[in-house]
Amino acid sequence: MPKDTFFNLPDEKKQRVIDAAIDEFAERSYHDARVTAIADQAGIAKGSFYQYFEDKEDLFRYIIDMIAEKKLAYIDQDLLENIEAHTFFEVLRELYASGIRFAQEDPRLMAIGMQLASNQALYYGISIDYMEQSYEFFRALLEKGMDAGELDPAIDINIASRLLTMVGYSSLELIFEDGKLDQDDMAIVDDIIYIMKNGLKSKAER
Amino acid sequence: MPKDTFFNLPDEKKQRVIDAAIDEFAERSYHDARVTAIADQAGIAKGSFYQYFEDKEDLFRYIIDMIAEKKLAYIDQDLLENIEAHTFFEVLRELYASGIRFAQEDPRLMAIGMQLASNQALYYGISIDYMEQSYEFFRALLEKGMDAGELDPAIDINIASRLLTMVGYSSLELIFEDGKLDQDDMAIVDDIIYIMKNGLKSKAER
Amino acid sequence: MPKDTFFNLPDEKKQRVIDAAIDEFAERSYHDARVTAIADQAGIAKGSFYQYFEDKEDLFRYIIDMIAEKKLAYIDQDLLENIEAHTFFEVLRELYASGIRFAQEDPRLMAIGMQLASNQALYYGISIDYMEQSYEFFRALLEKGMDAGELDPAIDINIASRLLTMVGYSSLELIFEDGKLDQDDMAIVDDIIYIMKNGLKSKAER
Amino acid sequence: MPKDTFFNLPDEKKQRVIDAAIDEFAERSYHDARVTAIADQAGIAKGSFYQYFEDKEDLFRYIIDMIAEKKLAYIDQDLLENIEAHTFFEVLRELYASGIRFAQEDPRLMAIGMQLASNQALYYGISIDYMEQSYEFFRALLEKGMDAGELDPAIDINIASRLLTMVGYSSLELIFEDGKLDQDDMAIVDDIIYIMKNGLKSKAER
DNA sequence: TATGAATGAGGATTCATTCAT
DNA sequence: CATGAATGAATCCTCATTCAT
Repeated sequence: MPKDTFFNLPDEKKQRVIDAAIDEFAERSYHDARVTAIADQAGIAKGSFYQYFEDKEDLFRYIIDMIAEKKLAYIDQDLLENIEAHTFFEVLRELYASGIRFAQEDPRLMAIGMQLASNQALYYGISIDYMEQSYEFFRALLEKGMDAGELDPAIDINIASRLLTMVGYSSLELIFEDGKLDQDDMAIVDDIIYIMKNGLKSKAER
Repeated sequence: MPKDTFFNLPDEKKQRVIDAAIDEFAERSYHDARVTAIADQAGIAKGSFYQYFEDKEDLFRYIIDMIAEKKLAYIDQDLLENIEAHTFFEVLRELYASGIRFAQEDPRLMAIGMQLASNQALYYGISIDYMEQSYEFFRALLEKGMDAGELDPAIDINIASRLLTMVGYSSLELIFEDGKLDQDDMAIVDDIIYIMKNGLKSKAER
Repeated sequence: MPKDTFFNLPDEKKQRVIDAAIDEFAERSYHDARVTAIADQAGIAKGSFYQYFEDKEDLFRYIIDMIAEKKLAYIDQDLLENIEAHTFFEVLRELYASGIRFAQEDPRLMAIGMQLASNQALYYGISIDYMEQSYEFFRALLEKGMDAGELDPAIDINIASRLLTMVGYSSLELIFEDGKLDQDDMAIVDDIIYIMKNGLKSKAER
Repeated sequence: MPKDTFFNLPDEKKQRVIDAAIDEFAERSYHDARVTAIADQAGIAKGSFYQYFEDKEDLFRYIIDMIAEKKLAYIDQDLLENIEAHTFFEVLRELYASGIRFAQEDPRLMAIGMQLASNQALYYGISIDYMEQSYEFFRALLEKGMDAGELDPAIDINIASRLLTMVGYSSLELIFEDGKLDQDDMAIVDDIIYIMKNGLKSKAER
């Protein structure tokens, strides 16, 4: 947790520090990121850094938290609040879509998230928490969908919740990889949703 | 490419170096991995390391190549050779299953592979190649499945090939995360395959 | 260019660093000189070195510049300012003499300069600049001497300017070689000047 | 002194080693030159190197000796043998000219010689010897010239002999610096001789 | 005699963190 | 609180030389 000194900072300065940190962590892995570079870019003294944060990890966790929070905010809040008014697949589409909007708005944040998502070994405990949250969310969603008769009851909800989490991340990677195309991104989501929805099997075989 | 001196080493010693490298790279990120630790654990002089490898990256690439090769070897070769004799989903199941067998055999290798899978920024060019190979493989498989009438022609093959690659990785992560359970791993794969196969939609809605 | 941290250092400490560097560079070639030895002798931490200088080369260039500047300072400034009031040979004598005074004052500086003078291959760009400056100076001096009718018009000024530069260096080497004799040094200069004088002066004046 | 094993080598192999050494020493300073590079380029095993030479310095001294010998050979032998049949300045011109022919034939050798000439500090003892030889030669020449009445008796022979040595080197540097022009090189020598001639010759002859 | 693997001392550089002002 | 100099552990890599085969 950042120290009070950090939270007492004028907003503008606080923002400078956050921005610098995001830039650095987006470009280099956690271990490779340099406190010096962050302090420099933020225009603060290296010593001040340690007046604001316990150490590098402290800042890193804070940034991760921020990202998680920001990502949540990208989800259509109306839909979230009236979640029962929507079908499972409507919600799923919005979740994936929000991920994409988020990534497009600030690709740096996604780059950091991506790093986390994979380097579990490295960030044990940090990333796990967020994953877990996502699982929970999907689990609840799946249960609701199942209760509503929208989903195949034979599906293992534990597995499916994890799969949906991963597929969500994968969509982001797909879009990121395709360069920075913004035009067809939602089309990609829809293609993925289509597959997840209808399965791969040909209609004839169903 | 490791130097000839490395390949000329007695197998036992060569193996010690490889093992030490795998241990180190599995535990720490590429940047964080220490040549010294590898040399020490392998029981060779630091100087010898550089007689065997150009530099740290040289060794890393070699290990990555080794992993890729080893992973391929885990796929049922009979099935690969008589690929036309099997349905799309049979092949898909074997592919995912082989990934799991591989990961179970030596989780360290998977940890390294995982690292690669995500740190695209860092390993541009290394990881991309392997991804691309996987895409190509799945693309061909999907085309064949489509021609055979097994798959929904409405599916976008480009997207699906990437999705299947990602889902394959995800399965591994799922299993890895669940600890080292070996008992139910194939059950997880089957659950995933089931979802991918039939989709999430309830039969009633089809 | 050394960093500000260096220039902000207390004079005493700054001097310790400079002295240590001069000692090391005078004793060993640039490549052979050790940052560690310099830091140790200066009584600073190895890390501090890099807070003061970009790298070893940065310090080296700084020292070279310092030497060049110091060498200039040894030339009689009155003479330089009223250069027209003196004959070509008076100026030449002062130039050579100043070189000698400089070398006597701190033979380490000369040793470093010498190194530069020859290892053109290594220090391309560093040394060339200083040579060029010297050429220019002598060229101007020769032109003035020629206009004044002091010099033989048959002399090739380009060649002569270079020759005088080299002979200047040679004088230094002569003196250096003779051990550290200070008594007869000016006599040596005069002997050399005597030879160069007859060689350069106009027939009319012979 | 190289070991007998070296001298017993087939000429072709011996030559390969010498060539490789010359290449390396011409390109890098003594300390920076790498035994490995020499062995590699010569196509011999690194271990063999130490079967031929005591150590790096042993080879270096040998190469230096070779260069000195070769340089001597470039001087017109007829002229050397009938030295009394020529004037001082004829001999001087030939000496400088031979230096240039030598440098043009194999600039690598000159590069190495140059290195020696200046880094006296570094190569104390090695270079001094050769210098001394040159002084002796010039001293004898000057004495003869003086006896013959060709030279100004007021000249200090010690100084002049050193000056002539240095000027000889300087000529080479001048030519080397001017790029690799071969056309006008002798013109440069003549320009220099012209200056030195007037400087040295007896008043009677002016 | 030839070989080339093995060695390890040594060197430059980076960076998180501390601390005195 | 802010500052930024000081520190030193840690890391990669080079290379002359030795030595067993």
